[in-house]
Amino acid sequence: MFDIMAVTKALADENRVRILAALGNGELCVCQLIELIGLAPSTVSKHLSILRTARLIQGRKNGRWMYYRLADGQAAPREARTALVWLLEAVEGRKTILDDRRRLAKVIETMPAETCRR
Amino acid sequence: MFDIMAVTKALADENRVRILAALGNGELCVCQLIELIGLAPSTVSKHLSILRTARLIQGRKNGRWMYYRLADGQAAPREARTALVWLLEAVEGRKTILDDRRRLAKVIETMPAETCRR
DNA sequence: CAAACATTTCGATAGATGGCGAATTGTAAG
DNA sequence: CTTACAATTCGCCATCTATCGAAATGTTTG
Repeated sequence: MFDIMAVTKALADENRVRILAALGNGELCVCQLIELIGLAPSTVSKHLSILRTARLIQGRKNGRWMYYRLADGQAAPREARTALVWLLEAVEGRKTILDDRRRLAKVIETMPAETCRR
Repeated sequence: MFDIMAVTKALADENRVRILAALGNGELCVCQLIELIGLAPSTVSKHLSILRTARLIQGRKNGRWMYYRLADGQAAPREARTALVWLLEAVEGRKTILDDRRRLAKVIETMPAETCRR
């Protein structure tokens, strides 16, 4: 029971949903997510920690940068993966998500993964 | 966006998940849910109100009794119905839910819908 | 119409949660 | 090895939420 409540609680915050939707377009660096979401780094980090505990995302460290993506088959239990499928379909086309997608394109443009790496 | 967050927030409480799982077995009277969940009537009523606002359940009044069931095709938006499908599959087999199912059988036995109606 | 009863609404309260800034950690570059 | 910097952890505060009991609502029955 506990694991499923971790998933539902993780989905119960709009900023976390925005993060998941953004990661639906591919892996992102924490600094890019901070820029996109517009909250303090510590807050975004906390959200990522909650999403990771729920096994909805997974992280990969490269130097001093941390990259997150949606948890794939290996890393996520079935319920987490199906929850992601549901969520991404449910939010598709919503204003907030469309706005984020547009803004994310700009963010990636001004601070691409290569910038982080340099 | 708002409607989807109403759904995810509604699912982010264990007692509401228990209620939904119980309703997965069919329509129930509020008094039966109160007995099953073991919280104060006012609290259960509040939970039901939240679930209804999220369009996950629908109610039907009969005399002074109120019967709730999972929202069907007409009453629920697509995202709510798919969320229910996800949830019911995800919680299937969990200890809390199995315990509830067993206890629900007893509750229905001692206070069947007919008792309410009499 | 009065009493009984199922349910909901209201008001209060304790605990959970989201947010921030400061301090910490770990890595890369000077 | 010291500085710079990305990210996380920590401590604090404001707000939200789950819960209860009391009061209100609506319906049935005497």
